[in-house]
Amino acid sequence: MAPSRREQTKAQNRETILAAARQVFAQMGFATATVRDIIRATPLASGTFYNYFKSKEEVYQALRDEVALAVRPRLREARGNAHTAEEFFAGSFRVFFQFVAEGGDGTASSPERFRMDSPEVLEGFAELRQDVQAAMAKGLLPSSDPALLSAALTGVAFELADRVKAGAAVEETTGFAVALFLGGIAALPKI
Amino acid sequence: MAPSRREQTKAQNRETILAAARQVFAQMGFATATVRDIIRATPLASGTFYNYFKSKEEVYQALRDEVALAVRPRLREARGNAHTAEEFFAGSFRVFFQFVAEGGDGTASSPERFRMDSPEVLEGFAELRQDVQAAMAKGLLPSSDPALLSAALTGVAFELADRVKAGAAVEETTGFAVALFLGGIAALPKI
Amino acid sequence: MAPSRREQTKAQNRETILAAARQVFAQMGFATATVRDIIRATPLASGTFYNYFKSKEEVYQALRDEVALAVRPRLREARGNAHTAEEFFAGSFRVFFQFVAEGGDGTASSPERFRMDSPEVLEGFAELRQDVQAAMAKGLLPSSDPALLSAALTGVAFELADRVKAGAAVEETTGFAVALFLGGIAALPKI
Amino acid sequence: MAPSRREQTKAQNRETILAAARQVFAQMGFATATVRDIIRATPLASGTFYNYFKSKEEVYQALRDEVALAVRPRLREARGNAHTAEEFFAGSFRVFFQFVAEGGDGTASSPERFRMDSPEVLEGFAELRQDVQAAMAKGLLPSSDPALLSAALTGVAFELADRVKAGAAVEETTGFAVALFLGGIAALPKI
DNA sequence: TATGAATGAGGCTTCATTCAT
DNA sequence: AATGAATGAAGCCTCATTCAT
Repeated sequence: MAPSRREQTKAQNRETILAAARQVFAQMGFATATVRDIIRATPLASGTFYNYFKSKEEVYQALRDEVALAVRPRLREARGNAHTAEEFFAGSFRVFFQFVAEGGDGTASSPERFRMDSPEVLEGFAELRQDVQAAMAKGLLPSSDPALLSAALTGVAFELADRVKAGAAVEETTGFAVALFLGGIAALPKI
Repeated sequence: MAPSRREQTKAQNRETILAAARQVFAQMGFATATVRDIIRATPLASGTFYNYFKSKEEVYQALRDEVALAVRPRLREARGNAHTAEEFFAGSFRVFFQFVAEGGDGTASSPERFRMDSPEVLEGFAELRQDVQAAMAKGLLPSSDPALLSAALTGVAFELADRVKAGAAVEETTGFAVALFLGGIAALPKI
Repeated sequence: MAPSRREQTKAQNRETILAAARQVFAQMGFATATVRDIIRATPLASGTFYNYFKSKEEVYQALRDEVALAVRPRLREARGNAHTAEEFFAGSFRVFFQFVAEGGDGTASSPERFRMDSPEVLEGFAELRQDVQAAMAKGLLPSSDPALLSAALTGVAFELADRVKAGAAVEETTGFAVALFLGGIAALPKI
Repeated sequence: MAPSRREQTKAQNRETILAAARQVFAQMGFATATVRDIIRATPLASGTFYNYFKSKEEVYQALRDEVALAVRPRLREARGNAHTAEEFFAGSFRVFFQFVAEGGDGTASSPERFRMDSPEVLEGFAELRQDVQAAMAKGLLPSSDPALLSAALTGVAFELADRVKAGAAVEETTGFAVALFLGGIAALPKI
């Protein structure tokens, strides 16, 4: 049975609000943005917002869930399928850069990065670190401090992602990051 | 708590406010912190705040200026004095990690990173890129994309700085970062 | 909870809403209660409320009408049938206390008294005063200020009704009130 | 030292708000009245309200405190000084009726009675009952159910107070109430 | 008629900023 | 300058009521 007209409108409104929120958060940052800002970016009435979300936090959470759901599985898969160090790095960076190139993170022109302390993002970091450790255990990567290596990977990923958002080509940026880490890990202090 | 009002000269009030703001912003983040919070951490009255700063934004700006003024010259100097690639990287990372280890960035336990879009910080990035380009020109570093390399350096620096704030040793973290980049640049695509 | 929607006829919806309103007003008081609270205590939808009542005020009014309709005739009858002062007082108080003991006023555990300014309640007061005057004219009660006497009767009735709600026995409370007024009227200033 | 101009204004503002609240509560009742209503009855800005009171409840509390402080001690004194039943009743009713005649209860034309459940009012009831019990113990009043007698006194007092507000003379109303209770207590069931 | 989402006025409160002292 | 109360715009949210289905 097809969804009724009412249900469609309802689903559309949710999307309308999420889209507005994505835009507003990207432009003003989460802390600065207000629920009113989100509503104003919408043809809806103020009360309608609260039919869908209890608070600004809740929309934000929904957005983060969306992003996390969209990208984390793809990253895990790319790393899980890697048989060489090169595949390990290339898979991760390529997926991530493609994702932001498509605007999937919704932060197109944002002065803000993701909040690093949301459960979803933290979980993504933990996954990265686990995968790094597993790769070291398998001999895919030389043994070194996995916490520092994941941090470095993260830092480079986010920072180069900005270059990608600014127009850098995904493949070249990926190539750069992969080369940097392939060369780098050989030289890292062993443990 | 700031020293008693009695012993304050006018000039000291500015410092009192800045110190309070530094602490308050570090604890609550810029958007959440209120001018009242800052004043409350001060023996001064609310009106007095506006004798020294036009707005909350302005104190924040002043703090960022302070930080930038404190660290940027030291970074430039470290890089300027480098005669080898290792010195170039080591100098930069060590200075930066020491700075955050000392709490110089005022964000000790903050949920917030620096805003990356402030003129001072952007200027710091531009300096890094210039220095990278100069180092490439001098043959200190192999020629590759200086924008990407500076971005990668920045990303690693900020991300490892979090580890340092979390207690990682400055020297070891520096060693890790230096090894990573020394190894990495050799492998980077030439241009 | 009201009976399932299926078994409702249109005419029953009105009763369903009134019953829910009675309960909700008794629990939360008129001002605190919301239409949503009333609807929630019902299997109906919010819009349906407005098919039966124009506003929250209107349900309240309907409830007061109901109460007035339920108790006022019984009070009039009790007083009309009185052949002695004792019957006059006893009839009135007993009926009233029985009524509240049965929860007929719908304010079982309410922090609120009736609003004394509703037309129905005011009309009830007027009736009392007429009956008092008639009783004085008939020689059933000694002549004194009928306005003050009705006010005193009203005050005692409402206040002792609270004791009844709190568990006092109807007969004993009635006995107390009757004795008080029987003794009292003999001593009242004549007019 | 005389209060500074600033302090005077401050004290005046508090009074302004209290006066407005008194008026607004009297006109609309506590539950219906909003903080905005109070502010609108004032030349002050909305924020100013919150410099003086944390909430509507708090102003209301302040008003009740005022009333309770004004009348309860006078009532206790009147009853405490009584050497006869007549003095006991006369003192109480006269003080109370004078108080409302002067508008001291701030409810001039209110559709609302005092909230009977505020700590101050409840305490006032408890005092009445204690005094009634003490008077019975001293033989000033015949022994009967003190709870019912205090309730009856309360009911008559409030109800006749309405007549006083409506213009009835204090002395005559007092006379009426005193006669009613003097006559009544003689007839009450003994315990 | 019943439904329940949409509406938007309006409630409460905070806070950056001004201004009289 | 320093003070701190006053200001009022603006934030968040609730709720009576309407209206498309």
